[in-house]
Amino acid sequence: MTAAGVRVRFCPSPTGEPHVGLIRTALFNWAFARHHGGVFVFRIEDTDAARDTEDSYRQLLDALRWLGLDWDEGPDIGGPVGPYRQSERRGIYADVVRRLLEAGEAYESYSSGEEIEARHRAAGRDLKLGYDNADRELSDARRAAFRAADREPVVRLRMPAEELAWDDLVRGPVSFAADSVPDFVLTRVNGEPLYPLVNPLDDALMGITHVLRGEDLLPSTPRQIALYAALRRIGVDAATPRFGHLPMVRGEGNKKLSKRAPEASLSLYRSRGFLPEGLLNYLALLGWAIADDHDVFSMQEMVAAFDIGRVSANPARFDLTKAEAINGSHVRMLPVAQFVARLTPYLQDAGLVSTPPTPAETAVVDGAAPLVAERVTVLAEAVDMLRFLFVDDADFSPEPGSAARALGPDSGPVLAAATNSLAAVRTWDSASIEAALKSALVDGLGLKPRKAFAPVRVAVTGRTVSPPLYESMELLGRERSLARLAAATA
RNA sequence: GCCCCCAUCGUCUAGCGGCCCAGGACCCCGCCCUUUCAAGGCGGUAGCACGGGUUCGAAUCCCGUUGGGGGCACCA
Repeated sequence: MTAAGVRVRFCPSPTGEPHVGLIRTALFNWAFARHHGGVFVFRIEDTDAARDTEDSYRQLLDALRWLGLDWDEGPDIGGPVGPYRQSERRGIYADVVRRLLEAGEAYESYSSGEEIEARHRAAGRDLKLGYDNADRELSDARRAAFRAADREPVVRLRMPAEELAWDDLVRGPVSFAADSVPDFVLTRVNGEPLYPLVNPLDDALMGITHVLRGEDLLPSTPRQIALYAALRRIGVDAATPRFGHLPMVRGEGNKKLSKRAPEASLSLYRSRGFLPEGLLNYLALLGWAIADDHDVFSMQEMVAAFDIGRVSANPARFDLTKAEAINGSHVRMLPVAQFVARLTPYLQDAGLVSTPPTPAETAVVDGAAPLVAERVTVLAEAVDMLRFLFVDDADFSPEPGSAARALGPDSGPVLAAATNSLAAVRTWDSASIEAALKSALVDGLGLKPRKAFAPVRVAVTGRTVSPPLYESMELLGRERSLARLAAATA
């Protein structure tokens, strides 16, 4: 394929929340464009006024910006072949439909769904067969009769009686037998254009060279190929793009990850504190591998290596655990200052840190950040881990689960001994705290370290997994550490 | 029902005829490091759906079976 002149697009409809399947598609298109030095077009397919919302549109822009998937032409920045919202392109569609009709490539169809079904029933055919092309050769008289009876037609494309085939970028040769696809609807009775018309038409008008989309759209490809041919015949410059159908992203139970599934929602991952590069890295793994010996990489590396021909054709199951593991690797690759910058908004959302942070808060965050960065997979986890440093002692209480495990009856003597030794510490720093605790608990009580430190950890930090204990207590301060030990002993 | 797609460890994948009695990652299990939880390091368990071909040779090519998935709207 030619490196120059690559134009791909991401064209969601603004309905509902952005979901991970959609993002995976955006990512592959973006990576393909960037790899080839091509153009990434962002188009909004808002032809269904009943379902499209402005809110969803904003979320789409916001999602792509957050992820860093930048586009070269789009609804907000314009471009040479705009507008980029289909709701603003009505005139273009009307004109093309008129020409298709005049050329006989498309025709008016008056059959209602009930009538089509009735014909199938009468002929003993399967009811799910779809449209039977019955209105293809309506006489002028019949048409006039329908008009007279106040019937309005939809417009259908006349499908060619030939096999429709293409060489799929990810699947190789794919073909649909002649006559296996019925004439399909281009515009509604009220004249509104439909997806089967506007999606390929805009791809043609916008000079799209490669269409990378989900496998669920594979059955609509023969219709689009037929439409391209018809467009060319009526004089529209419509080079058929190459198609590549990306494997489905499945959810639990192997079904297509639907927009409605909660685990599909992008906002879920964002609020859990996934890093954009971590989420994107994981999503890239759903159908693509950068190498045979590692799978953590940056977007720069992905762009350099991406090859659509090496995308797998099998459906992939979204695995949250692995997504988190990959994200954790990216968290650990972050310089501390970056980690603090990414984490701070989450601490603010949780109400733990002011906006902007006070000097005291900044000091605590800076001190604690390197400690938690190496033990979390998502930022929300870091927030939970750091919470004990910011909540008032009066509002503090250990997590129930952790308390049950570590603050049982036999923890009393341990906490008491810890309290006594700590009270005597001269300078409150981690080294002194460590020395005091070890001498009191390990040497004094003869406890195994894991036994000895668990109750103290939970009493002070509220959790069994926390930043390193001594440093945590240093950050917390003597008074507050002691207060929590006392509260846990009582 | 019809059309189409897919088929390597539990999951995501590498493999595009000999380098593979199949490599990596997640998960799980050990060990090491740490007189703390994690993280990290090292090691381990686990897979080519089945049946026919083609070939000197098949995870890799072909056919079939089985299984899974997607689509069949005046949604996109």
